[in-house]
Amino acid sequence: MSGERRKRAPKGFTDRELDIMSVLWREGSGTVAEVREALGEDVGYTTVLKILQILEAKGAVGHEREGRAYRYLPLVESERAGGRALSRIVNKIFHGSAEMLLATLVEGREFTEEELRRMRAVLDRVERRGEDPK
Amino acid sequence: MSGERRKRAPKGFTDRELDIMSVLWREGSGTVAEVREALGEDVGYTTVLKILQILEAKGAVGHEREGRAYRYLPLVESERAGGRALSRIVNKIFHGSAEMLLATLVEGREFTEEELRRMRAVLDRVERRGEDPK
DNA sequence: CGTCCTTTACGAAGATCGTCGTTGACACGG
DNA sequence: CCGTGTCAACGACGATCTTCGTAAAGGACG
Repeated sequence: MSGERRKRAPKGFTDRELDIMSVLWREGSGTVAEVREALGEDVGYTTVLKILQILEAKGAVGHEREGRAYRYLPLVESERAGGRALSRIVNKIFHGSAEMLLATLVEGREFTEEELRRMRAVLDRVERRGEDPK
Repeated sequence: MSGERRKRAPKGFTDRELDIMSVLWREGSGTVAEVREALGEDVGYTTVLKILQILEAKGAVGHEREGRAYRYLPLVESERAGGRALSRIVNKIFHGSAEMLLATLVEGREFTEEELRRMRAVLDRVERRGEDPK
């Protein structure tokens, strides 16, 4: 068959990779120095660069030139990565029960009235979606 | 002080470890052969044994004799492991927003009326907990 | 008793991860 | 033109993960 490229990203992120993706998702983009800064500078410059290069090889980020430096941008959306991570957890740890996951999520955490209202709204939306549409 | 046991489990589980913990949580316990069976037997017997020994070294499982074999039992609860994994995800991917996590969780997934009712009940419980109690 | 079978124990091979040191490219200020 | 500082590229090292091969222990059974 054609020498097609390996299918991308069935894989999740490692700890460090996730740290860095988190910065890019939050800030929108970043140079190596900016990412390192956001990380608190407790990792070496070359380490951050290396992980960004690995992420680029995985197809998770891209880069464009900016002056002498590269500006890295996330290519996978956080919702997508989050969905995969959640699927994994709900299946492996909560045996497919979204309710158990939700119960554990809210355990030992404080919520404002507003947050609860919006979470309820999320459930309302999915309910409406499920009912006979139209 | 006393030869206290190593502080347990600041660390999460790797992929394979999670596969195996998942079996133990679901079944309650298992011998090496049982766990391997549940995994579909696509991994070697010694591999399963090895991972169980690693998990035991980490304090995540224990074992007791049963005939000639060992029966392994989970020592950490799935809720505990799940809570840690969820914290990580909500912080790193959803920037602390439980609502966004919930929205992603229910995205592209079907729910019965019953499941939705129970998820709402979870939110009701947390709300009542927050209000002036008694 | 001797041979299988099941099971645990040991340890090594190969892969991946996270860390960095070093190098070389390049631009800017004098 | 030279020195200095910023930056990407490369490769190495040690740790951990995952997978087994192999050995040893102990019971089952003819």
